[in-house]
Amino acid sequence: MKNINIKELASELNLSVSTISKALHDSHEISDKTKRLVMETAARLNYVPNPYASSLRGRKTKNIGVVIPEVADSFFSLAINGIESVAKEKGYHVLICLTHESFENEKNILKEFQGGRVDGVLMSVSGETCQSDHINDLISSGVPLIFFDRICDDVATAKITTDDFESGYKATEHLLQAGCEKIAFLSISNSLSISNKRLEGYLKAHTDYRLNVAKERIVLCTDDNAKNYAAIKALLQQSLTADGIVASVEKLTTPIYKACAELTLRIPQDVKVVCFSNLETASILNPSLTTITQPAFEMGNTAARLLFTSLEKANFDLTKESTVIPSALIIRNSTSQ
Amino acid sequence: MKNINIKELASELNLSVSTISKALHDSHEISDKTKRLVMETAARLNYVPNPYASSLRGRKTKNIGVVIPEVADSFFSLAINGIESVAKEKGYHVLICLTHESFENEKNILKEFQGGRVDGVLMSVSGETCQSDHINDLISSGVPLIFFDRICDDVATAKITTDDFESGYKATEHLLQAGCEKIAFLSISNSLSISNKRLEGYLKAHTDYRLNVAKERIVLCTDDNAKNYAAIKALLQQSLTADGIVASVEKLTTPIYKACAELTLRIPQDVKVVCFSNLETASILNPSLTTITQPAFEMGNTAARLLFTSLEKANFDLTKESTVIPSALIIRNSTSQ
DNA sequence: CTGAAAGCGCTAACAA
DNA sequence: TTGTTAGCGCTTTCAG
Repeated sequence: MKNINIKELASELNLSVSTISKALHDSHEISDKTKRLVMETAARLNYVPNPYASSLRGRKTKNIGVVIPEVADSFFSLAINGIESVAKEKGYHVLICLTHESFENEKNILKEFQGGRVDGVLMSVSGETCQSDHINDLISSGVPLIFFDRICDDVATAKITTDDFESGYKATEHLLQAGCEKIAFLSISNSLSISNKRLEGYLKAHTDYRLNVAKERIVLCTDDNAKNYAAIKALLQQSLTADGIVASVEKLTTPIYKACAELTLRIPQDVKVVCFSNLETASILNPSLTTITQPAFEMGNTAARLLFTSLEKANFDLTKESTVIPSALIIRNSTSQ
Repeated sequence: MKNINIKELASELNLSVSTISKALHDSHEISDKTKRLVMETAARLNYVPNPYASSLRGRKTKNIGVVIPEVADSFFSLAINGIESVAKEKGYHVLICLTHESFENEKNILKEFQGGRVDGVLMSVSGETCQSDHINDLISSGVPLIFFDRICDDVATAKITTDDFESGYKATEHLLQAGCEKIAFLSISNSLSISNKRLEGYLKAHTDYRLNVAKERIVLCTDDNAKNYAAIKALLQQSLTADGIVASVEKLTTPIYKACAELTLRIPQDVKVVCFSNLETASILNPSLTTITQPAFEMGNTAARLLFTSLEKANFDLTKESTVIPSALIIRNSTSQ
């Protein structure tokens, strides 16, 4: 059952190609009878139009690009669900591109997109990204791009974020109120908006509670989990130690728990832990984990919705459409009792 | 910085379009000098070819489709990593399509692919799929398709699986040896190959250990986590109860742990649990979870590699290329001590 | 070594 | 209401 094209369909029906095309698009200039005939025959012969042939004629590829650092992360996989749900509704497909936190990869991906592989892009920048020419280039080449979660401040487009500063503040305040005095902050990037804002919230909470922050307790983690594990162990062993940890990213959960087990530190008695995390298993960890849970699905969904309205309405101004959706602090046993 | 096309690039250099095209493809019939000139100008003017225009001329879209039930699952997100790593190496892009365990969705996606949106497909069938015409149609329309993990037996193509029967056997045997006598099996589909083979392993272990299986302890779970939770609770409460659980799919972990907590059943003293799971957090759960861990990355990677060789070599016979990669039983505290 | 021209599958202006 | 034709951006014969 070879796939048939519009020409073969036309000759099958002794109609012209353009009549077929119009009929398939339910054009008003085709009689109902012909439409029905065309539709039926198309179905019978299993005709499926080539989307890229139509895309050439100025129409759309019906593909959107999603550029993210990784998939094996609850936040991103839930965000993808949010994106996919609206893409499907709009008859679009989702091209997932992974940067693996590399700026180089990110640049290459966006460059490629300039050639017209996708109609629009949703993106969370890599941990290395601190420059935005590649993004501005893509946008000015006519491909709309919207950020979600991890943004670039100096790109003029819509940004769907969560309240990172407030969340960093809330997490830290929660630990302070639970009696911690030596709270560490685990960051994953010096350039990343989310990391910095969460850190600012952490710092502000300390200021408000008239507590000093020791620089040694602000630890930059990497993409390498073994190194992160070592860094966390070092943090918990060094002379200053720490009696509380705010981890700004989900994947640090396992190294933290393992480091504590290894050092026979009890959570929460010796160290209290709160993680930015969307892990479903947070509630069944040992002990259950206090989290800042981001509205991952909703963020992806909102970003995608916005992208489609900008694709549908010409001259829609994305600049004015940024949204902040709040995260929730969910208190569990890693910080209390 | 509007994106430039090959025509504009040609007129910029006072060369013909075909010369440009050949130069860009490093054709031997173009002088080195011209090639260099073209390359440089292309880079300077930020020329990026339109992949779909080339695809029209018989070449490839450089997109592959990945059809899976969901992304928010460690197995699938790790498998995507395995697929993406080879796609990237080959200059390909990955279109992720989610069936959400719906046969209807799956059919629509494959139908759409027949139009030429992708050059090849990697797929794990939905839990509802028990019929394979839609798959055979796609393949016979000329789009190669390879299964990974969840296969359809009656489709003649390569299948990258893990040793589901043996794993089901090993998991059950492990519980039997730990002293369980009333082991429940949580399935997710009656039609799914993996579910059935794991179940067969479970049954065979019982036969070999001369134990009867109570039908009530084989529970069909669904896509609905709330219902699963209720079903598991019912299972643990009913007169026959269960002193061991083999869960054939990762997402049942949380409902199992919660149901036990709710019923104040202790794991592993009252109920021992083993899950098919790639959760990174398995080791830090309360208690840590014994798992059958699948070679997710490797399965995706192998499937993708195979797809590309079939894309590269004409008449490559996928039928002869099925591979079974073994899973590992990782014993932790949910079944011992 | 370079260029002209046809055509991939489709859409859309323009004719009929 | 239907058909003819040009052309989207590119590759690829075939001529020069």
